[in-house]
Amino acid sequence: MIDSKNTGKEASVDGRSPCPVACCLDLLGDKWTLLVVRDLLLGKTTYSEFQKSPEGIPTNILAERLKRLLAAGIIEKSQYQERPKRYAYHLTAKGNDLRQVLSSMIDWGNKYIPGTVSREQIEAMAPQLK
Amino acid sequence: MIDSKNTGKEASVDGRSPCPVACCLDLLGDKWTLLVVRDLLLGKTTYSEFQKSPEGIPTNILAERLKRLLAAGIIEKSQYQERPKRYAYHLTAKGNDLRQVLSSMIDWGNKYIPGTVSREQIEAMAPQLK
DNA sequence: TTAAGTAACTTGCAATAAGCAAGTAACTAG
DNA sequence: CTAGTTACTTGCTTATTGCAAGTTACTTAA
Repeated sequence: MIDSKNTGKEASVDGRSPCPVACCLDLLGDKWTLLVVRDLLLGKTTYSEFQKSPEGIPTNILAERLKRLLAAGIIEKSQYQERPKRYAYHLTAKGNDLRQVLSSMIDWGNKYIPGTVSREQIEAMAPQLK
Repeated sequence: MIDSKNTGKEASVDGRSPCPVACCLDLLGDKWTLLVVRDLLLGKTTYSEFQKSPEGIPTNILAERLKRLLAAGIIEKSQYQERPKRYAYHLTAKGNDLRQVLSSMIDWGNKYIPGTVSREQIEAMAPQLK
């Protein structure tokens, strides 16, 4: 594992308030971060795979979000190949537990936004989600 | 009910992709929107109550978010008093169903961000959350 | 051996959004 | 008639996004 910058300092309330929702949003409250987590849950692991997602995340935003997720201990980065150097990102246990947040968003989206891809279709494509 | 601007047009996929998560984030993916939903779930109903929350939402942002939530059919606005005119905001069924999203954020926050106020404490303050 | 291609980024800059302070309208209470 | 409250709006500065282009380090095909 590289780039982990583990200083021994745990994440804790340092944001706007001690509310767990506010703290979540300080970390994840934007249009892109949870889409990267979604891609990781779907089994994607590399920078270029994240870039290929249909939403089209800008490359500088992707790089910055990966750094933030790394710093927050939600993902880890590993080199899986020397010459040429290639990197894989994976969710930590902390990141994996965001599954429930994403899951409830899928249910809400399916229920209230017509035309969204259904949980069943998603799970058919990515059985590891279940 | 006022200000509903119900044009008969339903919310549907019009954003970045047909992914329910991406659609959720198009609507709710920022640092403030879900905090307003949280306050509504906690029983707050007026503009000034939202403003008094510890995170300190800027007044122009609050006004804009309320308009967005209204337009999305997540909340509704009603006048509960004539002279002086006073308004109350409430969650619709669509808004109420965001409860599960918030709930999973509470659990994740409690588990991974030390110092956040616990679900038990929150439920003790606001029993209607359960 | 060289030109084109891929992966994983970084840099520069214009456009959009956030954050802050102040102002406004319509009242009420003293 | 002065101060206070509620529910906002307006103006302006600063921060964040989004887009395009550039970079480094390699590989593969001609």
